[in-house]
Amino acid sequence: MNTREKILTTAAFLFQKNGYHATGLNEIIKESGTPKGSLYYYFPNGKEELVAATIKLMGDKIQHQIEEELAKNSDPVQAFKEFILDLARDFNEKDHENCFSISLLALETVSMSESLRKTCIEVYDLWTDIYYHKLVDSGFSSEKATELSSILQLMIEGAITVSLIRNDTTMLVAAAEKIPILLDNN
Amino acid sequence: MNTREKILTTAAFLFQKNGYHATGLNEIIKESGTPKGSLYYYFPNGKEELVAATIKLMGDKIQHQIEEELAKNSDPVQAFKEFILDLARDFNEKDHENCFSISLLALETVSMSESLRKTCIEVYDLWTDIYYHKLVDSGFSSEKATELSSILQLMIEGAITVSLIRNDTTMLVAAAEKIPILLDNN
DNA sequence: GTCTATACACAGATAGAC
DNA sequence: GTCTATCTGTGTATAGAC
Repeated sequence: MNTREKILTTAAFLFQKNGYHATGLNEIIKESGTPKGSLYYYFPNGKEELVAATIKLMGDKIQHQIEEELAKNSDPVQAFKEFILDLARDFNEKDHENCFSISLLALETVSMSESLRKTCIEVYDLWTDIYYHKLVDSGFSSEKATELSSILQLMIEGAITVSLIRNDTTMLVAAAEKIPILLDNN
Repeated sequence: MNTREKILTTAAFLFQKNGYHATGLNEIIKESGTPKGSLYYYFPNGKEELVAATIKLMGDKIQHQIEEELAKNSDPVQAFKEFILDLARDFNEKDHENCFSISLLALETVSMSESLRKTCIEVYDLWTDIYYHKLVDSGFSSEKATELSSILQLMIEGAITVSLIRNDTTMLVAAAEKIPILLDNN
């Protein structure tokens, strides 16, 4: 793992866990064992450039995990249900390292930087598109799939957030149980 | 409005909008027009004590607004639907001053302070309880009401978050449209 | 490309006059 | 109770040796 990657993965972990403003550059360089000079060599525009890169990194990583998970079941109801239950299983890992959420970063950027906000929206769109295509491939109309993929995004987002705050996966499981009635009534 | 109230309402606005770490005490005293000495006179334990007080304040304020909104319709489906559509209407006000969300603060506190996290959970429980009682009063079983009130909480939370990030109320409206199938299938 | 020392600004907190 | 001056720590960012 090269220096750039070390900085990026450490930053991703800390930003996702503690948020943008609570994470210091000094903390990132200490934790990753890289000198400050390297950070500014690879990210000349400092903290904002670094966080933008981490948001994209997390977005891509999570995108691939979603694709993998959804591909396991051809039935969309089963696929989404299993996907969310899998999020619940991952949740218990230490420090929620695999947590599928950039909510904290996204909410922080809303009132901070228009360009970072757009970066977050692009990531969300990436994920929602996967849901959309899974639904279309399963026979849903384009219109229905558009609506439902957004609702799925919103429910998953909400369930992860509530789980993080309560430190309890009950709501992820409860959300998974609601998938059938959400997708069947169409 | 006395000095304490001025500090508290200004802090509540800034904390909710920008988050805990992005809001400086200097910004709060400047915006509220109160001297720093007063802030530490009323909140001797500084920033953490102040944010705890604002979380409770926002929790109570929002609690009363939820109660009012839900009381307008006796039919629970209609009540919750109108409630969420009302959130969408309020959303467009400047700086989202009436936004029914402490998500940003709650997510920030998760990795920061156990006692603040608990304060946030108490606020969420306050809101979920209102949903619960509305459902029970409408004839839902205690068991169903427990499950559904949490799902409602999660959906409202998710819809507001997505709306904030996208700066667009589409998802609040979409969530409101899903209320009938969420509550009817029981 | 790598590394350290340092600059500069601002944060939260405090002391003490009034 | 109110107000301001100030302390101390930390944050981001930079300069410049190697």
